[in-house]
Amino acid sequence: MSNYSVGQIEDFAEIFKALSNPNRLKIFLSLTSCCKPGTVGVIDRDCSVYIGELADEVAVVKSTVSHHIKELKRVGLIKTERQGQKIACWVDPEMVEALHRFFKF
Amino acid sequence: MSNYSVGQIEDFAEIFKALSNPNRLKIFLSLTSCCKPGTVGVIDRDCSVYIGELADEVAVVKSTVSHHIKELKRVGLIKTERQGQKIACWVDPEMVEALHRFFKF
DNA sequence: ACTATAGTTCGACATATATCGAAATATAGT
DNA sequence: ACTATATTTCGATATATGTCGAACTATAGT
Repeated sequence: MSNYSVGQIEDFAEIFKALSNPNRLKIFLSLTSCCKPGTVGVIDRDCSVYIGELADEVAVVKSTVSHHIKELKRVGLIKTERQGQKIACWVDPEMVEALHRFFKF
Repeated sequence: MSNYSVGQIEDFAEIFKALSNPNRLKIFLSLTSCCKPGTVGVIDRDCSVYIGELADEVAVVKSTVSHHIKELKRVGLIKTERQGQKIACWVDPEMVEALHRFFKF
């Protein structure tokens, strides 16, 4: 059927679910937009955005952004780290690479 | 924020929603698995699967597969064509290409 | 200790989804 | 016309989701 196991297919389905909400997708793109080409594979925590900024950009309440961030994190698309009062968020380049390969035929 | 318009982001979100159900993703992969590398860009209707076969592969009832096919078609991921009693389904290689580019950073 | 700022958790609500089985429609062969 | 096969539509049901606002927690600065 394909070279992915049932478990892997379910994992990818979860990832696509995380990207299936327009606001969550905007958040994801907002985070990827600060990862320039060539930085794939390099964990670059300087290249990160705070939750409050995301709420402004996407125009939803902070509690909703928090919920979305949790979901993106749960499926492994992003990483977070507390920096003082704020939480820095950035995408995991390896996940993006995996998705890139997923659609390579 | 990113080089995609709000409309485009919403379209991609719809596509990811279509792929967010494990059974629908299995159907999609089942259809892509018969598109060998090099056939991208070529509309190859010989390379297609019927709905009854998909129901067997994915192990859900045919009415459910029909519903999933409709959804995959609605977002443009697949194409269908009646061939006698049966409906042939195949993926649109351009959509796969677009998704491949989406995750290119 | 107090205050301001940032983020999280909770409860509530409305809306969407996946699935099934039964009934309906379409096509092909006799 | 009848029958068998393939697919679609419909109705029902259970479950999941996105969003908000209010209350709560965490951190930093004074």
